[in-house]
Amino acid sequence: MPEGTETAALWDLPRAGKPAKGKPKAARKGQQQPAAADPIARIVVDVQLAHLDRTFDYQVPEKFDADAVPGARVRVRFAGQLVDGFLIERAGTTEHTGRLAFLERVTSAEPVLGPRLAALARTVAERYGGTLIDVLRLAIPPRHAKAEAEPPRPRASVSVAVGDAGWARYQRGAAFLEALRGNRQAHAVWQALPGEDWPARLAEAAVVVAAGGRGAVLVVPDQRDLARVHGACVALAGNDAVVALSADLGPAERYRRWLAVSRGSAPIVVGTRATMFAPVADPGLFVVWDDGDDLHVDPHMPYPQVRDVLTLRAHADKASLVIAGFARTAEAQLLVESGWAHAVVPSREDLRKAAPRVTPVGEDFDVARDEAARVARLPAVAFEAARQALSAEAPVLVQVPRRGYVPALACAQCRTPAHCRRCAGPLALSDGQPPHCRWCGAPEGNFRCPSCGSVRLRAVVVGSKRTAEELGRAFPGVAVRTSGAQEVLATVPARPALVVCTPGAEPVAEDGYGAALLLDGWALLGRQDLRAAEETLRRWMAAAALVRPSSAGGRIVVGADASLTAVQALVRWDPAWHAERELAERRELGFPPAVRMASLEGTPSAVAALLAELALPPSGEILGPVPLGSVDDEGRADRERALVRVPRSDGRALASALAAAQAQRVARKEPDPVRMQLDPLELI
DNA sequence: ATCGTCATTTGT
DNA sequence: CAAATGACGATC
Repeated sequence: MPEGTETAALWDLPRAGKPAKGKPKAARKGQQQPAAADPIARIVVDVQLAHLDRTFDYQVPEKFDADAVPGARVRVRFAGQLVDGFLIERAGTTEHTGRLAFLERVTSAEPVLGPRLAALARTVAERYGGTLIDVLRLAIPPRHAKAEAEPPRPRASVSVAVGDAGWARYQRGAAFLEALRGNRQAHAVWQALPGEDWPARLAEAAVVVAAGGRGAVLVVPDQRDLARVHGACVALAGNDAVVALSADLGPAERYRRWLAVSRGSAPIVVGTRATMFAPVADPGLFVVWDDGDDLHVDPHMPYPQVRDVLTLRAHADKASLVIAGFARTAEAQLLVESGWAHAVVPSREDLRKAAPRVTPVGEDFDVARDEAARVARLPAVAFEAARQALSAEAPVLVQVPRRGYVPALACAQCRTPAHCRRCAGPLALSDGQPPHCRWCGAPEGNFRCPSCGSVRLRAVVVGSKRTAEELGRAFPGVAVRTSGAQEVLATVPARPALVVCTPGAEPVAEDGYGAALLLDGWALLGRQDLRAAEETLRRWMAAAALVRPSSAGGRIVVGADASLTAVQALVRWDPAWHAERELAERRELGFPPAVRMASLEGTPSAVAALLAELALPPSGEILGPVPLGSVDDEGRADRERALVRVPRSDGRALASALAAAQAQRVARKEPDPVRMQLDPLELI
């Protein structure tokens, strides 16, 4: 027996019952040999602290030399604790002057954080003023050892010919598909025709790109859309070439599929928002369907938005991008107006053929004569449209508002939402005080409506809901189905039925709906939100696109005044026109996407401290802070919110200034966190 | 959490 | 004036 071993064993003996720490560690340390080549590993550590958002150098022990590859998950001792991390790169030298610790272990040699994903995560972190590790938590699913150990899926390729027919109905549609086929970069804002089989069109685009040897990433808002797009892709490309990713798969299956993408087994990836980071090999196409849907914003720090992230990726990877939907967001409009993207839109003639007929019904409608319909306060036109559709053996879609909208102030005469004169934020009423701005807090003593000149304000009362039962009574003997938060239906058969649903939960009807009653206009438009009009039109169009064309009797009855811009856009089916107006208005008022805004939320002292710390570019402007929630006698609240805005050209400067200010606060261990979000969807 | 640094207090 | 204590900040 070698003497050294004997000695060590005796030496360890008295400590056998205790955890192996202290002296034995020192002895082990002496035995650790660094790897011969590139003995340094740069590691991002998984800690929440913003000021530690950089790499730390460690030594790679000889025994981990083979496993310690870039992208591997590791475990390291960091400030006395064992923490997880990712190995970013191996290097020969270090800048660090102190002693370097060794890697504790390599959790997995699977290179889950490849150079492309690492660069993307860094870019996204910088875009939102967040940290790399926060983005990585969203981008890389938790490891599942068993799934990782399974033999990899065979590499699938796609070799199917796809025609241009489906896209030829759109201006620049065929050209767009040809560009994809020729592996040329193309950026499109696609407005789908009502009734369009849009999952099939998106699948065609993906398959064309995959057949050219590059990858495609398609992101949709929810499970139902995912199922449709996945089905369409599988139908064209076959099961092996397509991977569907979503958060509710369960850890093993989720990681298994994500690994299949990461290992390059399948060229086409479809999924919900986390899929925006899917590390598909050599990506040639990124697609987002219905980019205005708020599901496209990840609710975790730093709150990345799918359209924005895919735009960054398309840029970095020289890939094509499709921003698609029935409607158009102001952000998409900005990409069109700046020339970065082409609008791929139907001709007026095709639109006329495909769109249903839209009838607006304002406040002073004729209530249906029918007794039960009168009880439900159903307009006569709506009653008639539904009755006709039902007698044509078709289902009828009824869109009703969701509960819980925030009351807003609007002009008492024309219902235009009331805006602050100083910063154009929404006006609100809290008990006893004169109307004031929810953003900058400025009181509004003598309101005068810019549209009609009225000086009276009224609270828009929202939140009630017509029940399915009430409608059912108006149409005795007709089946009533509901689809909403509780249970979302994917499809309904081509039979007479009333399908009552909340926005976003509309089932697809087999042969299209005969009619749709959009009864939630007052609730949607009355919302105290910058995006109320855009959002309303988006939801209306999503529902109306499921209705048969007017030539087949399709009717829409929308419960809102015909003079409203959103209603006109629906009647004319012109979302581009609406987006143009919307963007122009936001330019005028200084709202995103014309500017870049950040919201800062926290205790009054924390928000004040962060603002004091903030090295804003000279163009920067601070609105507020204003109290959030309930206010005491002296106008103080537990939480406040401030908005910061800069011109778009200073967006990076804003994000980095915010990140720096946050990092300083965290480094000083200031207790109250400030929630920070860039270009938040809700600017209430 | 833990370690090192630096300033301050304490003991001679 | 050295040693002990404690606050603070970086964390490889």
